[in-house]
Amino acid sequence: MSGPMDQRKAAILRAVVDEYVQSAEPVGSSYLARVSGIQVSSATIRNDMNLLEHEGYLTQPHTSAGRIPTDKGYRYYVDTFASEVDDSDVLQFKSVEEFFTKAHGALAEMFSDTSRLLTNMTNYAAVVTGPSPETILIRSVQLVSLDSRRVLLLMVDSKGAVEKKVMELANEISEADLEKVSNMLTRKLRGFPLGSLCEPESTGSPDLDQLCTLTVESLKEFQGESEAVYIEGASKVANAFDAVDTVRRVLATLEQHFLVVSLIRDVLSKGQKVAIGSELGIEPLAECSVVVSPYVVEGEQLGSIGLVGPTRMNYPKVLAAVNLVSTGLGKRLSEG
Amino acid sequence: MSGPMDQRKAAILRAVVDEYVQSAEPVGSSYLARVSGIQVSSATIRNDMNLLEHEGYLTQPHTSAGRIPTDKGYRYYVDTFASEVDDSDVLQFKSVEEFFTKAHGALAEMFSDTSRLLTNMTNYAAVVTGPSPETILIRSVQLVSLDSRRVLLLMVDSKGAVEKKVMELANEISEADLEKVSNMLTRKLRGFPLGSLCEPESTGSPDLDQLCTLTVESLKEFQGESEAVYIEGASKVANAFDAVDTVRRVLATLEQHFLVVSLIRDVLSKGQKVAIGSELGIEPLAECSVVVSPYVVEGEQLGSIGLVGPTRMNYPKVLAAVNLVSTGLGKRLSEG
DNA sequence: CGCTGGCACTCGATAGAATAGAGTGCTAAG
DNA sequence: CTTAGCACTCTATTCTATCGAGTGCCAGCG
Repeated sequence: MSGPMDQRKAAILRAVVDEYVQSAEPVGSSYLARVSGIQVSSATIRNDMNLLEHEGYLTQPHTSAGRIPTDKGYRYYVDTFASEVDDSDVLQFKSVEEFFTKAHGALAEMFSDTSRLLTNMTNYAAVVTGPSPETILIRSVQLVSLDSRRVLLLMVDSKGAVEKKVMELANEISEADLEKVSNMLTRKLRGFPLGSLCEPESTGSPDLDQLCTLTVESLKEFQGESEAVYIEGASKVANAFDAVDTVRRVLATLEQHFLVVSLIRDVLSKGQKVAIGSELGIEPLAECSVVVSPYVVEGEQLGSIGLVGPTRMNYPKVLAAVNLVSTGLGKRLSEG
Repeated sequence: MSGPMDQRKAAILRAVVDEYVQSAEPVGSSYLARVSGIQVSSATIRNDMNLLEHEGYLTQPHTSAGRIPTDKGYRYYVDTFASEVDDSDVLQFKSVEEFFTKAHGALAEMFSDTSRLLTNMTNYAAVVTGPSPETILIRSVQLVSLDSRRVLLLMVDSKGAVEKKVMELANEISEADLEKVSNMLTRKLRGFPLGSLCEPESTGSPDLDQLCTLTVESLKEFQGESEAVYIEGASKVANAFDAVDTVRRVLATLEQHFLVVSLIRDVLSKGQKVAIGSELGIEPLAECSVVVSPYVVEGEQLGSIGLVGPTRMNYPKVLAAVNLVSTGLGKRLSEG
């Protein structure tokens, strides 16, 4: 299938992608000969385009139309050209820095604001995933009495985020005992990740033991909840496609957060930053691409940010944006 | 403009709405004469339709097409007929009850699950707003030391919800002082709504005073954050319209949460449950209707639920669903 | 051997004309 | 007040013709 990719063919492929991304119209050979700066005749370009089509990089919507890139074509483009700098974003760099120096507030806000930043920068739908449960360490555990039978469990994690849950007790427990258990659990569990909590040893009192068990159970439940996803700019999907049906399918898929999360995880686990169309392996997203990047806090990959747009996407710009924002977010979170 | 609305004209208007809601096609007089059960000839229906058009209840997309309802037509329909029971939803009643007996977890989850329930029942986008700030009372205030200069503010409200915020301090403050301030503020502020917090009197120590002021400031900030909105089923908008442009406009508007919140508030403040098209006063939502209902907890209107769909909406069904879910949610929250 | 101009061919997109038929408004009669 | 009848309007559909962008291929040229 894949024949040799000489320099001119690569340049043509590149030009087709650039042009098609911008115009959404199939690109013809004579247009390229005029505009792209490739110094050969349209006939020569035609020949190469023909080869590129047979090699699977380009396709024709119908005979006697121009060419549009295939997923494979986009893939080659991304792998080959996207690393080259897109200096049109130098301007944005300032505003991103500014955003992160001004940003404050709870983690949740931070993430949703970041998501909004991304979607505004790129005009695609943005996804930010919170820290994955394995990386969250317990900092403190507190039990607050609400009324005789109900206790509020508060957990502060290593990032300063707070999780809470109301627990119903079988027996009444005194404030003093609550405090005792709070202190005990904080001492025992501080520094442990939510993922691997073991049962604390017995305290001697069955009532207190029961409370401890219940608390640890509840703490474990925080694991799921903390896997938060912040999706902003879903409406941008409606800009990207003109088939209302495609829009519906994509939006419905984005609403299934777990799908989006595992999608992003899959991409990252392959060491990729970009997944294109069919590579996503999700039928309703066949016309979409995803660009992701993890953010790193104190050397650890805490979570990730990403963009979902049409395969016909401005990859250099989007990659630049994602990289910029992920390092910004990482830095900002490292500061505390 | 509005001439007398005799019974037959009302029946015709009703039939037009019912038919158009279902088919999305303009409704003609002969079709109604055949199907609607109105026992007059098509010519008579035609005459009445003509009147209805001149009175502003119906309109024609073009001469020699059937009629479709105007916003005013929908309004009359809703005011006149929507109170009649829609027993097609008796079935759903069971599943709603079931939902609320099974539902548990934090408030936030409760709300977003409720939103999802609504969107699934109706196939329109659902909105659930959390308790409005005026109804939230402070139950307790706690300050937790994170490190020398940073303090975590935790507030538990009367519904057991917790808000948190990290505060940066100008000066170091001892754990003992933190505790003192925590206790003092809890004592002073317990039972007050977030909306109306006054400055506590001086403690004597400037450092502590500063901390108090900062804390009260931060508490006030919770007001905005607690006005949470849970919108689910945005993708359903893409089912409702076939102009991708309309979809885009509507989605973009839904993403501006504050707009949606104030929209719902406006509708409720007029004592309405339904707002139709132009009544919304929001240009991009000109083709949308909103159906809302407050939910009542212990005699108080805490927040509201609503649906956003096309004006061409199944009002009886949607009203039934909204009423059902809002009472269900109210009951569920009253239980604790 | 690779590039190019030339050319026949394909096929979607656009425009125009003709037709069908759904639906109307009006009128005159019951 | 209702209705049958009818002329009229206007969209949607179909068909045809035409246009032209773009292709593939070939023969010639450096």
